[in-house]
Amino acid sequence: MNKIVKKEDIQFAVLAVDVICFRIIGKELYVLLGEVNAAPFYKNKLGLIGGLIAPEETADEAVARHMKNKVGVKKIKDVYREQVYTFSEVGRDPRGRVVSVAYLAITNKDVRNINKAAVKTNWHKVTDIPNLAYDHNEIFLTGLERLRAKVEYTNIVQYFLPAEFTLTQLQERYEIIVGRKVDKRNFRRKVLKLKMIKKIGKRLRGKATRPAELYKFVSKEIKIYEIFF
Amino acid sequence: MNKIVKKEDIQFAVLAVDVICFRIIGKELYVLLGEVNAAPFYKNKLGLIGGLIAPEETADEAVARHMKNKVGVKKIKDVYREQVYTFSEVGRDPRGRVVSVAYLAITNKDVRNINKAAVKTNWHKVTDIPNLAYDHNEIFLTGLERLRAKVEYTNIVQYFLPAEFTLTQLQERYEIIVGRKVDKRNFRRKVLKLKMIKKIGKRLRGKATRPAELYKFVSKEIKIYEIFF
DNA sequence: ACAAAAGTGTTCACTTTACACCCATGG
DNA sequence: CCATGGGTGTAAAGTGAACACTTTTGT
Repeated sequence: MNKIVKKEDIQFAVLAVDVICFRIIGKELYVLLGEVNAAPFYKNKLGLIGGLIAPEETADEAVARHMKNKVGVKKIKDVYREQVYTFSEVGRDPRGRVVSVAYLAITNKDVRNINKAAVKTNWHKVTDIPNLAYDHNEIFLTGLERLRAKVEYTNIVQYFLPAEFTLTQLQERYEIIVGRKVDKRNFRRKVLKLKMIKKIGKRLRGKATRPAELYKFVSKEIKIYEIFF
Repeated sequence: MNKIVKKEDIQFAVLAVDVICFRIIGKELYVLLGEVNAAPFYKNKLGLIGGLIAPEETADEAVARHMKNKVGVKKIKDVYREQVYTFSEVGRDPRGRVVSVAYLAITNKDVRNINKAAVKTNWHKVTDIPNLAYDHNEIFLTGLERLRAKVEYTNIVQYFLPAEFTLTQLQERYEIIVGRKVDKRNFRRKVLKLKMIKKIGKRLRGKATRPAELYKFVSKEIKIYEIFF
């Protein structure tokens, strides 16, 4: 009844992670892309940051490792990471069976290419993404969708901001991500009533304008808040 | 610079799927569990339904195949399925590295053990789950959490119901899943105003009571609805 | 006629939305 | 003193929550 199972019959796939890493620069949302070198299949193509999972690490650990090695992230704790979806289409990598666990990542630092990063990476506006290698356009969209959804009902937007920020900065980030303007007074009233953030009692001086109150997030953990608008 | 990479160095893991399959029987939510035979590690243990992913199939296809073969599901379209999370802890399976893609599934049929199913499976109340094999308690909880969340903001509850149902049946299912009673008038007003369901013009007769109007869901697709209560 | 479940409206409190002006500072 | 962005309140509409009685049927 039992067939003899050979190792190579069941260990046929390579495991990888792909990271959809977002950041806001100025007034726009950017995603981190890198050069893909997979000749002869992909030449001069861009793709998400990613890499293999090693035999003795979890997918989460693989994400942290590749963000350090390939992108040059120094403190991985500065980068928010969450698993999004696992892509297992048989032909998604032309070189062989690769199953990829996609992660959403967020940073407010320029993590590109510092610390002799091993791969050329750059920030690209999410409104202007070229054809990417593999199924990375699909993975990117899955990540963007998750980001937009979670900004509306959690405090995840905090990872786009420094620890201390003004209400205007917070609102700007929110608007950039969801892609729509909201009323200043209503926005402020809501985030304060939800106790998502609180005043720290310092103000941001230096501009030729009234100094803005600085705030911080009440919880560093991702929590449900029902922000909407 | 390039190390020689051997196949077995990167194809070290076995890929599997595990299915958290829910069903409502009477007034309670049940999950489908099966006997786990992985001596000497697990004996007389229960675990989620699952199995390996094959070299030429996606994770979704593996779920469909195992639900057919192991559980005896005839029409896989009757079973709602959605990917939940990928578990990649290094030691989660004592027999070796197994990475498992977990799926939430829902049915309103008794899919247990029909059609000479290959594995002994049974429905267990979610309030009374024993210690399961592997990390299946954690996977189960992840699935339950996803189910409860989605019942509150989508029309996913329809997969617990036949195509035609009464408002009382719908409300009962909703209450069982979220674990709390809601007001009958408010519930009815809301699902109707949301245009989630519509009257089909038939009534359910046969009981010594006023016959109930029958309804159907407007969309078979999972859609966002913001039900809450 | 009775038991059992179906069906139906209103009120009150709160939340959401829309909207415009004064304030504090640096140069 | 002026240009710039920061900060604030109110009214009207809509939504959420609480609550009890009448209707229709089968036996």
